[in-house]
Amino acid sequence: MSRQTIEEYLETVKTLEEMEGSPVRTSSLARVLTVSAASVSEMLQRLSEKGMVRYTPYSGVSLTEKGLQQVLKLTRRHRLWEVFLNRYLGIGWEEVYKEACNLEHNTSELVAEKLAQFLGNPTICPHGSPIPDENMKLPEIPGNPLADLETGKKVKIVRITNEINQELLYHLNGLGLAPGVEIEVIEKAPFDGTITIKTGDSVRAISAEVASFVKVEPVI
Amino acid sequence: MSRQTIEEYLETVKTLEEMEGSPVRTSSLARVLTVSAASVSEMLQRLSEKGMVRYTPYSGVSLTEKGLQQVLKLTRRHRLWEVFLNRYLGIGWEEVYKEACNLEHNTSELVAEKLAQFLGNPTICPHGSPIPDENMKLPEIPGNPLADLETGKKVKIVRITNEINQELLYHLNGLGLAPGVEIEVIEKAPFDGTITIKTGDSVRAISAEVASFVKVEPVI
DNA sequence: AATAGATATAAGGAAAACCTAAATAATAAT
DNA sequence: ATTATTATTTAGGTTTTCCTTATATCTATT
Repeated sequence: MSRQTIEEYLETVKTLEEMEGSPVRTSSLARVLTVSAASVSEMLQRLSEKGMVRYTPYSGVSLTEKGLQQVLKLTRRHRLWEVFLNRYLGIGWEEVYKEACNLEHNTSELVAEKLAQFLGNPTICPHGSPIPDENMKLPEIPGNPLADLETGKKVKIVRITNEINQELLYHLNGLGLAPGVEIEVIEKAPFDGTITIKTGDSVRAISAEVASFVKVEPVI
Repeated sequence: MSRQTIEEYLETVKTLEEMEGSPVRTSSLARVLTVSAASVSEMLQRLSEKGMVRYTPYSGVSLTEKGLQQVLKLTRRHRLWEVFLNRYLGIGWEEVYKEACNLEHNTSELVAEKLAQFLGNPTICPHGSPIPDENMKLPEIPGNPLADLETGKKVKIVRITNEINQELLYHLNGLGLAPGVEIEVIEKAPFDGTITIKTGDSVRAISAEVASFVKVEPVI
């Protein structure tokens, strides 16, 4: 299996561990990677032989320390490129994900560390997600889900937690909702959880599902 | 065949067309790519079907317009990254080639053009080689081979024409010879063409072969 | 304990990229 | 002009990667 493919499987395992809990099911991986469950099953055995994952047939898979380190290394490269693409090349925060995906697999240790230095060792990417440091430690990023907020609160968006879903990012960006933007919660519908918010002088509504991906912090 | 591999074949065809003339022989490609002649022969047929090269069995291969455009696009990306790596990340001119190779195949149109803009649309890479513009036109770069020079001339190094050979670049860099450096030709040995040059206050000798890769321009 | 749904295994296929050995064409030498 | 040499192609095959379908097996739920 090619390096690129291994890396994509590992990254997807990590993402799903965070989203759906560990261990990750074969079917989840098959769905996200759009391959058959049989392919996933086969690949997991190979990744297990390489010591990248702990794989228990019929139960699920989780990253080993070795696999985690590998993913963190890739995450670091990915998010450093995102910072560069956004800050220096002016590519929108809602567009940098895909571009960074292309670059991350072909970035050497030397380039990664020089890039980090050039960027001033940033701790968050344009989506507000933490960037592992050179020792692969993830910095703590404060913030709570917008969906959990009480009405009347003034907050600042600090992170969009689903950077893979470009549709979602375009939707949010179209509403003027991006990391750094200050908003106020006007109303929370009791039944479906739809949230009405004010940003600047315009009032907008977003679904509970979308709101669950938006993390905010109180404004003092 | 993978995109990466196609691209490497095409780039090698272009390089050899420049170094050894067109059409390029199967054996030259086999030597440079370190694969068997049979593999090259097979691949050339496939590239020919794709319209990237003109291939005449037993005679040789040359790039079509389509193939040339493809190579120029890659060259542009490659050299833009070299400028970035050298100028902003501080990676030595003698080291950027390999790193840029990794990145060039995974760079989108968007990133390439934004990068060019960010860098101020540079016309030469850190080796002094021309960078195709957004219309894939190569700028004219002045300069003559150091080997052709008369003694006593003061010149400036403008280009090292063999950026692939890292040994060569390290050798030159170790001698203090790099693009931009001013030198004076002290002596040319009549028999083997060895050239003695002065750079700053140190005197160095280089072989005719090495000198053939160094292009210089008169200093007024 | 039966059954539905999830998962694994078996068997195999397509594509890319390469190889060796044999055949053939082109070129150089006599 | 014929022969010898070298370059190149063709034929036949291998390996690797990643995927598939069909079938068997497991797990959880009723």
